[in-house]
Amino acid sequence: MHFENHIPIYLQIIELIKKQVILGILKPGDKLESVREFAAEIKVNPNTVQKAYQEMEREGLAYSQRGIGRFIVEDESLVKQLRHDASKLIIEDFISKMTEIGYSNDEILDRLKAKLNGG
Amino acid sequence: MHFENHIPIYLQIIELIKKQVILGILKPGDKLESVREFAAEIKVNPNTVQKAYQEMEREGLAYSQRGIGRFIVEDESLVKQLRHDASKLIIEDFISKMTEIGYSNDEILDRLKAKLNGG
Amino acid sequence: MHFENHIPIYLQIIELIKKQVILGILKPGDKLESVREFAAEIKVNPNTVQKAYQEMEREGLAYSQRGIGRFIVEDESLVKQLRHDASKLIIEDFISKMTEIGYSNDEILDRLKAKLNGG
Amino acid sequence: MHFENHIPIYLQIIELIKKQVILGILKPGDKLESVREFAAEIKVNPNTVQKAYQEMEREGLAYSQRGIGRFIVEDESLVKQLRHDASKLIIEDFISKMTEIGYSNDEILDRLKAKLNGG
DNA sequence: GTGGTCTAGACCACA
DNA sequence: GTGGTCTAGACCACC
Repeated sequence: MHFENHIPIYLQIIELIKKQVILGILKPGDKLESVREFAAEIKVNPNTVQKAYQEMEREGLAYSQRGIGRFIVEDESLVKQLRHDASKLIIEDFISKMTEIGYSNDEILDRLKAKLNGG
Repeated sequence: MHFENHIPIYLQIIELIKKQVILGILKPGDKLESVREFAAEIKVNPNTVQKAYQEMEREGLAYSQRGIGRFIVEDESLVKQLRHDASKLIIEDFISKMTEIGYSNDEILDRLKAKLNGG
Repeated sequence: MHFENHIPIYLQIIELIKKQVILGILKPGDKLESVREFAAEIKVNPNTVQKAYQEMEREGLAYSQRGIGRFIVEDESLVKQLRHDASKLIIEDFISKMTEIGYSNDEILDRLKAKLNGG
Repeated sequence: MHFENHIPIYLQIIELIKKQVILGILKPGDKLESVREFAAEIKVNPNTVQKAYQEMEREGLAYSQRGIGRFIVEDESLVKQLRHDASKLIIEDFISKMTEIGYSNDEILDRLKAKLNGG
């Protein structure tokens, strides 16, 4: 796996897993790969995966059962929630950044349409 | 000046100045505030401003004249260039993030329109 | 290590490392000494080494991995490239300087031969 | 006039004048342009020209007569001397730099010949 | 342990 | 006055 240099790897791991939940690759209640397994697979230090998993627990996205493993929380509304939270942040961030460099709402929409229709 | 906590101050300074150029507050050829002046004004260490300025030089946005000061490069196309580069990055980032969490082009546009028309 | 007085130490560090890469003492992919280690070894401030290393990163000669270390880029053509770039600059600089003080191509060659053969 | 950024302007001025002497544009005994005239011509601060002239006096290359002006020293061997000194430094610098990056004497000669014959 | 950032303070050459 | 460099020392996040 390829990591962006300026963002902590453990955060990138969390984002990766969140996306998999949003896209249905991982479902509520599913077991996560073990720290060692996953670390080996994506070639990072196990401590880094450990930190990512712990952070996910802290956020209420996962929980651990001793001796058995870690699981995505069994909250069926989780997917919707994640998707909604993520998209809201992304959209707000987008608008504020464009506004800061002087784009009006109409220009933002125009630029986006142009980009979506053809590159 | 108020700084975001997790982004290096020198990067925030660069962004601030780029925005000022884009918005026409600073024009090509204009003299930048001296390192010491600017540092005092925004209450950071002069070295931090120095680092920001030097990074801007490396990016080709400014140049220094010893004993005289630092200047925005005298490239009249600079403003357009900066605005275009910035908006391109922002838009591409936006689309790729939305796509990664499963939004279609139409959904992206719909969500954006909704947000722009009233929140 | 001995430093020329009028050239910034951090630039001399960069030149030193480039030469080591060119001469094969450092190979692509090799780990650089840590900032602190190297600083202690050559008796300069760690910040000075840091600055040299960061400049090498900007030039695409090295990259850093947080918490792990810094490495020469894993580009096998790097050595050739560095050697070629360096020699090209040196030769062009030499010829232009000699030409500027009125030496013809033949005279340049004669003077060089004389110097190489003994004096 | 265009100045290299990393070399002090006053040194570049000295080099310029030395070259003019070597090339016979300025002859021993010739009057130098006044500080103000020259400064205006090459668009630098008069102080900078002043410093260049003073340094040339210190080196024994020029002398001043109060109220009259500054002159290149009337030493007929000066031209030869300057040319010889300059070329010696340039050649030694060239050889040592090429040797440091692993070029043998033969390779140095080959590269130079290649460059002089067409490249 | 590693690199990254920041502060404080100093000295220098240059204009 | 200006920018450029360097030191000393500190704190942080990351691995």
